[in-house]
Amino acid sequence: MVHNRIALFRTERGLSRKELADLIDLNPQTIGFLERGSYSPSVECALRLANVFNLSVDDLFSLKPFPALSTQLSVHKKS
Amino acid sequence: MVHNRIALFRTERGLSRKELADLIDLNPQTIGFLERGSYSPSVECALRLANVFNLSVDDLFSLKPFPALSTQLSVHKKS
DNA sequence: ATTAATTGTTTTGTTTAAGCAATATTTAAT
DNA sequence: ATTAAATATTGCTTAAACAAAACAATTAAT
Repeated sequence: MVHNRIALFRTERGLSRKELADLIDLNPQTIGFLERGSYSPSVECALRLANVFNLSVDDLFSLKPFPALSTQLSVHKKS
Repeated sequence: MVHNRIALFRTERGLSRKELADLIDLNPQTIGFLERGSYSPSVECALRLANVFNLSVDDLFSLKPFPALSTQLSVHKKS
């Protein structure tokens, strides 16, 4: 199983699935399936998604669950 | 079409397809198909491959062709 | 308040492509 | 030439991706 933060970054940017889908030439339904983890996209798909968010694929997809973003804010940082 | 440098990094490490396949629980034939670009792997596959090479997915896969590694050596670097 | 109209999400087929297993072919070494 | 190792091909199974339709939820307008 592969984890992702598509829904997080999509909503953060105020995009609907359709809007996001149009940006990267993908089906809005497919985005739905991805967001609820029904399947793991092709790396091509993943690259297009990461591009549109200006992220690396590794920031968007992971084999291990992502920590909550709130724990990554400055008050929690070690260094 | 998605480009990758699997063959490059695999041979650089002196691994056969079978050896690489065993490391990440994948079919050697599948690696063959990936190396000659017959298809684009799932992002799960891509993450496992990147892990074994200690690379990011973006260093291993790209929507645009990769520049020859020889052009990235220090003598060519700008900064 | 009810109905329409619009927008967003989910479900259900169907098609296409990824991945596997087995086999064939090539390459390398003796 | 023969064997072994590496790579390529073929056929099949499963999962990704799409298209169409169903299902909310919101807003508009009467």
